[in-house]
Amino acid sequence: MGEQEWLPTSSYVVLGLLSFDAALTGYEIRQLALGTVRFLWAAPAMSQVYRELERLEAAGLVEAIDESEGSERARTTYRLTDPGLAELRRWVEDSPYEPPVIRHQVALRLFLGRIADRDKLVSLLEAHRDWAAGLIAELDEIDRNIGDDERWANAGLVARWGARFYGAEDSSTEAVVRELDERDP
Amino acid sequence: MGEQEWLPTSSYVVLGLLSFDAALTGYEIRQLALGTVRFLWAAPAMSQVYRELERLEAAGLVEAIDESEGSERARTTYRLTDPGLAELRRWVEDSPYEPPVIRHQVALRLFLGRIADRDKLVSLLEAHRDWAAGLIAELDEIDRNIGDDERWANAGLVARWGARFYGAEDSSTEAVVRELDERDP
DNA sequence: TGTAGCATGTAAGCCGTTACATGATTGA
DNA sequence: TCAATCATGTAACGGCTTACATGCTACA
Repeated sequence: MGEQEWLPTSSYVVLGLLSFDAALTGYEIRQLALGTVRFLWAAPAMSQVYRELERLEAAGLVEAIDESEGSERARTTYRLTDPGLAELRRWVEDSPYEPPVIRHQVALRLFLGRIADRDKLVSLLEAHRDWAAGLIAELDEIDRNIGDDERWANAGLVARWGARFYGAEDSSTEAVVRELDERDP
Repeated sequence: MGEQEWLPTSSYVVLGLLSFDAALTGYEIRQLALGTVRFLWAAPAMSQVYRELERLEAAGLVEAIDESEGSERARTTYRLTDPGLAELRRWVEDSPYEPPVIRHQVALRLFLGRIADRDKLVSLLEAHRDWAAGLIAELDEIDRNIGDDERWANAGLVARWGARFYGAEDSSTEAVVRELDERDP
């Protein structure tokens, strides 16, 4: 058993977004990422998307189609090739489990908060709750918009997962505020 | 109002860990990070810790003390200076709110899972539940070990926050498995 | 005697970001 | 006509990781 080689995850993000549509420009991939993958991974920067597309094309995993008809503006769409789809499936099915990575600035500041003013911590936590509430609203709307579209069934699954995830974030934050209140009212 | 300048967050991780003890070596800082900050941020690599310490020392935020007595093995401890403590407090209290960043490989694979074998997805989700259960056990033990130590009071707060956070992760994952089962039993 | 842990670094490299730069198209 | 959006890139840099390298110390 030789060692399996895997591309960086960002490559699979791009590959994966292309699996939802026949052909997309780099710009459209980015837009799609902002509406979906953003909630569970990072939406790659524009320049990153173009770099991934270059790499994927060189590897034969995507195919570029020049759609700049005549002398109009440049427009290139990309579509998954058969090897590209196979590689995507291989990653989804067989890549080794990686636990989620979180960078939780609020929790970190709270952890170090012994040296800080209590009220400042509380308003930080409140800002965080507002943010979580906003995200949950977005996710609920996404879930509603998906409806019964088969192609996006798993996106609905993930949207509901996300709503639960950020809902827990909200109630945990509230619980922390309560604990702080009890400690020094 | 000029623009505030902030160090990268990893600097505050190191600074913050030093706020818990009088003086620590780079190695000890890393050990402490693995036992605490790991759950809410990344534990920086050893080499990263040393680089931060260099930078912080150059900025006068920490002070190095050579403890290699005689010709023994090299050992340098670091302690927070007064400006270092002030800068840490400034960050905890006044740095702009940053939402948490998650890189959730499992959710991403699920999102793209339309093209994948259902059973492979389910065993991925089960691996994830095992991982979450393990983390929760660790956090509970940390919380018990802290007890009433004033200095670690906020660490307890964060340990309980983490247990709730990863508990939600566990039940959300379970809910997704149930949804998958209902979809195609 | 040997191995695990303590302790400190250097080098190389990828990933991903921000900033910069350019220009077409569409609609108000 | 002007602004927002579409569309594509380049350059530079910072951050962080892995791999490499070294050697002491304590303990079994």
